[in-house]
Amino acid sequence: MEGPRPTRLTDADTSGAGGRLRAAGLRATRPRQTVLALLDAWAGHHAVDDLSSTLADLGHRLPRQSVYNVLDDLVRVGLALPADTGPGRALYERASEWHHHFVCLGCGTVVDVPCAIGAKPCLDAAVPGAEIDEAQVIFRGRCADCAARAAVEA
Amino acid sequence: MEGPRPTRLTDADTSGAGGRLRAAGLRATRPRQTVLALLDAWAGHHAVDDLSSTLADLGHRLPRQSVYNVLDDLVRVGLALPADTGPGRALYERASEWHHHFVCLGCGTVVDVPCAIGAKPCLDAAVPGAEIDEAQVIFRGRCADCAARAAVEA
DNA sequence: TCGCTCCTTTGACTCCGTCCAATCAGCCCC
DNA sequence: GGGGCTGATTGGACGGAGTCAAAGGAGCGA
Repeated sequence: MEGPRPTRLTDADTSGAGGRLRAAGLRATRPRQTVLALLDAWAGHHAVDDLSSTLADLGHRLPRQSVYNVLDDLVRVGLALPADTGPGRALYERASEWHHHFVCLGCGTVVDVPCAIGAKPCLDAAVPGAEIDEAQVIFRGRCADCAARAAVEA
Repeated sequence: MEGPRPTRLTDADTSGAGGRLRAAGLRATRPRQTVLALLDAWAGHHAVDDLSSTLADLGHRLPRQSVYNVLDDLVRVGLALPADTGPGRALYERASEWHHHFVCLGCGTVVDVPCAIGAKPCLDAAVPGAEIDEAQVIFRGRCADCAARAAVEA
């Protein structure tokens, strides 16, 4: 699920991102373009520091604070999604169809789980008077690799 | 949902907790007894620092680190539950039937949502080869109060 | 009651996220 | 094509949450 770390971001990547930013009502600044291009090129779920250090390795140095700002904006306009995996560092991924996450308790891997409905809220809750915006499901357990390893050790 | 903060913990409270600790296979130490008694007496979802400061106010001063240790043990043996409400500070609650949580985006209130199944895992995920231990649902939206306030302001 | 073992406590440390203020740049309008 | 406004970026500093390690203390079986 974790895509390969991209080795470069081309001008075409970032300029393409610029159009999507303007279409979403955001100014097409360089930090936003590079972060959005990186999310597009790098499948999976990434922490802020991972994004920041990867951008630095690719020659697009960006302060941590800027990555936070950009991600907040991208999430606000729907171009990125916070990947809810419970307490701990926040993870982000590129926007796609509404889905859930499986977290491996052994190795920490995060895997997308398709949502049967595909739109939120996909479940309903009996909370009188409340407006439910979304229902996020976090599955926990052992991934295939960790389950196999546990079976061998047992 | 947030219960009233208890004003005292009696010896009966803590000694009763002692029996449950031993039954669960844990030594009945004073920190564990007081934390467990507090969770019993204080309904709702509480952060580590809230528990620590409340214990201090009740005359049972306990270092933050000890609260962490105790809660880890209580969760391990099933006497307490981590209340999953997404990134941020971890919340704990006393053990009860398996359920989910509704988080108000306006005021941050956390409300228990009964699970239709009542046991985990209550949902299944299509993750090939993986063993699913639990499926935790986090509902987000606006509670009745915040929804009413938003309607008035609109 | 003794002594082993596990638990508690203390202090420091790391990491994540936020706040603030000054500087910079995108983009609208002329 | 250029000027200026407005919003974005940047850097430093701060606070909170959680973790680590080691020494002292308490529970509980013998």
